[in-house]
Amino acid sequence: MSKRKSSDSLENGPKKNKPNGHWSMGLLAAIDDPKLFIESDDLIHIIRDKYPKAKFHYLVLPKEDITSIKSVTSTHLSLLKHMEQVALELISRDKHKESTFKIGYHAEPSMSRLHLHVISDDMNSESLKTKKHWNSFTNDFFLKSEDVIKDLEKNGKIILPPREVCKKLMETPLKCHKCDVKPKNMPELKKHIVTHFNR
DNA sequence: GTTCTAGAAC
DNA sequence: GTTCTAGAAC
Repeated sequence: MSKRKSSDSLENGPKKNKPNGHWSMGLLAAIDDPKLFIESDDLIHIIRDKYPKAKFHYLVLPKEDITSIKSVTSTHLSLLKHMEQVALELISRDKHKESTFKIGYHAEPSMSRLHLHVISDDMNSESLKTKKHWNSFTNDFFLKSEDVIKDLEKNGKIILPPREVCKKLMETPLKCHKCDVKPKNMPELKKHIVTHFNR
């Protein structure tokens, strides 16, 4: 009998794949949206995140049909390095001179097609609304690109936190990413973080 | 991933 | 009474 198929088919269930119109396919549509598209090269696309969680929030996606970080293997190492280089070049541009950035992957992404988040660390955006939004960029749910690449080089695969750990990370009480303040809810957090970039 | 909204929290 | 969070969405 045949072995189990790829992790992709496990994620999507044994019976059906996600239809193209499903929300989890939204990034593929975003590439074709002139409002979001920025540029491409031979291997990747750069787009704006449709719901930016900071002043600047971009996504770098491979043209190759890689569903998510869960299906990345050593064979993709040079591609991941390229994606990181593209991200570094992007943040070096003049319009980003005043910002610092984080570059990385979500441990448990919701949207299909592997995507590298390139996000300024102000975290000041109307689209940032929930605890899950906050935690997904400010704790270990956010896997830094350099760490993912190191992992792949050292271990031959990416060590992803188990589902239960991801769940815990999402439920982590709110904490400022720049100091020890622990706001009691999202509105307070959003009021607090702006104090870090007033000068 | 977002939207909507019931009911918890205040 | 209003604000806020969290779970359903066929």
